[in-house]
Amino acid sequence: MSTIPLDLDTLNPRQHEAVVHEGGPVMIIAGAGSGKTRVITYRIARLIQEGTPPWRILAVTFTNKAAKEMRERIEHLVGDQAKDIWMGTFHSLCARLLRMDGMAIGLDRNFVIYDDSEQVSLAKDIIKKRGFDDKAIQPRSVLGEISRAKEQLLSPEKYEERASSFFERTVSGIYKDYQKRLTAANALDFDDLLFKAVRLMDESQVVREKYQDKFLHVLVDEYQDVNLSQYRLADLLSSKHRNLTVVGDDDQSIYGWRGADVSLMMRFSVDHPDANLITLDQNYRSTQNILKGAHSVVRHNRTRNDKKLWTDNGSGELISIGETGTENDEARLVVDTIMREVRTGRRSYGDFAVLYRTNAQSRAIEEAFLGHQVPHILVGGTRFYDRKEIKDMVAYLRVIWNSADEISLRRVINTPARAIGPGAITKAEQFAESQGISLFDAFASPTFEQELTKKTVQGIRNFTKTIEDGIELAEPGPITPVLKHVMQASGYLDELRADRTEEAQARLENLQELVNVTAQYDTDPANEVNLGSFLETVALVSDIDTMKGNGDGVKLMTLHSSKGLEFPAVFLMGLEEGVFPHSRALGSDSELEEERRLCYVGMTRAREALYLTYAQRRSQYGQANFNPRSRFIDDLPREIVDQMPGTTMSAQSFSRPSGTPRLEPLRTGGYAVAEEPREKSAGWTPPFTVGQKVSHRKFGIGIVVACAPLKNDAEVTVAFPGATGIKKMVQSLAKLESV
DNA sequence: TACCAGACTATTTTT
DNA sequence: TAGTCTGGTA
Repeated sequence: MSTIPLDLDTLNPRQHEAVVHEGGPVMIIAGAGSGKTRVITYRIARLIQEGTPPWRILAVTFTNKAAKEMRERIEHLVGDQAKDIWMGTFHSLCARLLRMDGMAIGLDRNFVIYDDSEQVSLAKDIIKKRGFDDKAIQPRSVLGEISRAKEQLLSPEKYEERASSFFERTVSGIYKDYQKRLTAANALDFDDLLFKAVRLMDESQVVREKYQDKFLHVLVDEYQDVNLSQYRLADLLSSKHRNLTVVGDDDQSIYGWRGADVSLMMRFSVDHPDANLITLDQNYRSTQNILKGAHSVVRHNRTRNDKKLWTDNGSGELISIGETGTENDEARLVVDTIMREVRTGRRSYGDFAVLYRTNAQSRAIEEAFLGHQVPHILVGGTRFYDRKEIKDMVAYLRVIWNSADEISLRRVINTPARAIGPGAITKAEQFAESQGISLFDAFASPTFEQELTKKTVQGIRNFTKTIEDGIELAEPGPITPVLKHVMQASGYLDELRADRTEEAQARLENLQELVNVTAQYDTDPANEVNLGSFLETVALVSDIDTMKGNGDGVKLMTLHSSKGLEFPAVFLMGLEEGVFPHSRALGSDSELEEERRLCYVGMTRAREALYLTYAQRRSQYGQANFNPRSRFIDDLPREIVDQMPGTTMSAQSFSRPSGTPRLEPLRTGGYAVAEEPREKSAGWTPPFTVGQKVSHRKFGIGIVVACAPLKNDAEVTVAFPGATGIKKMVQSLAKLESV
């Protein structure tokens, strides 16, 4: 067994302490770039070298990619043993636990995991069946509420007890049906994985003790982003040996919208009064200027433990700021800058990352990259597994694996068209209901066929035969033969081939790519080769997981996806009020604080160079908007910023919320009047400034999110508190008044 | 039943 | 702006 000694001498004293900490609960507050990953890998490697069996160590990471990389690093240190460490995301860990021991709470081990869109179609169906209008009661918001309930470990019954408002009572009913339907389909949604795993530990003493005994050490990374169910699970699993190591940074908590709760970090010390606290505040990644800039943004947060990273690194380059006319100019500025740096040999494409707040922003920048033939890697956007043809094939595989999976069955029963319309499906539903059988069995039943037309019967027979043959083919394990069978026998391939459009061509290529994926999966010794495991892997991949190694291309991704990564040079785009910070956050202090942390995360990704760009004018939802530049830019001390060559910077933005500090002329000055102020070029003056408080006679007091020109008038978007939410209104009619 | 066109509407971040 | 949905028609 190859084991190399750890060079513990190269660690700073705090890191050293964190690595060698013997036992008992520890919380490591690890600032950005403080060598956190190194500490965790060393700690685990050391545990193994000191004799802890790897399979008795559990390490939870935020993404599958992080888990994979960490395992590889540990493998470098301790060799093959690293393969036996339990390592993965909370979700994949829970799937594994439930697959192995879910029977104890009545779970079938063949369960499938429903993703976002499957949840939506299920919720929609329930809302309709309950007689609601799916426009008045929106599936997404209902699902959001159900998700929050599950994160808080509230069962439908418990939720019902607490439900008071009309909305909550409505959700309560839907939540009940939703769970019923999931159970009938032998399916779990993302939140169920956690919810059920906690229930499994709570309810089955045997299982609980099995895992509590097993895990001598439990480590949780990105602890600032755990929700209550994850907190509980980590506690449950570590409660016997009490060797729980949690690592996080409250300044980097950016998943509050997903139920993550930073205050759980505080609770850790309450629940574990004997816990050690180790703070890593030396940054090894960034220049002083970058750290100074990032700190000047995040320090405005009220709910924050004041702390400051320091570094031995030099001050480095100034932070570059670029203002452009439109979002397309902004994209071109980014591309030009990158090309210049590459041409002069200072950097290669792979050194750059371009980060933005929302995926929608990626379009302009991607077009610019394509236009200039700059190699780039887009992370996220429409995921491979979200493409229609891929989802269709995966749905076929799911039905083969688990014929109770009704949502997948509905998806493919008539794809490609085989004369099984809504009429036939309703009949099958009724038949299934009356016979107490599953929808698939209803279709497969000869009795049922009598009521249908010849054509439909033929279609159903073809379909059920395809599935049944698939079940047989799936028996030995490998996925590829099953997939190929389905593509062929379903008529899916034939249909696409007959279609000579470019789109069909692209779909065919994607399907070929899927075959490549399964072929690779089948031959990878790390995998358990059966349909169930494959489907689970597919359900739990994230955008960042699919990012190809360190290929030489500019990485394009959202700020959220960039968490945990670092790059020599980073661009943050769209630094405009309403874009970043996002308009949805403008009305809420806590959400604004999260935006600040997000900015902090983005800025601290950069090692050497940081560029912040914004556009004076941006089309959003097909309309030109004039957003003032982001308050985050104005937070930066002026001695650490510089203006990008070839850009102008208005001395003050188009409209600043009153009282907000302004960026003053830089260095030699002279740029302030270099270009016509944009209100002139637009020929229009907005009635309000973004961020200003206004009152409406019906909705009360709100905050202006955006102003857009309308002939002789203005369209004002205002965020009102509570259920009213965001409203767009015409000024002459709404008669908003500033307050 | 299938397809098309036009209307409509909703715009964050993701395991 | 673009994606989704609905309703009408072939």
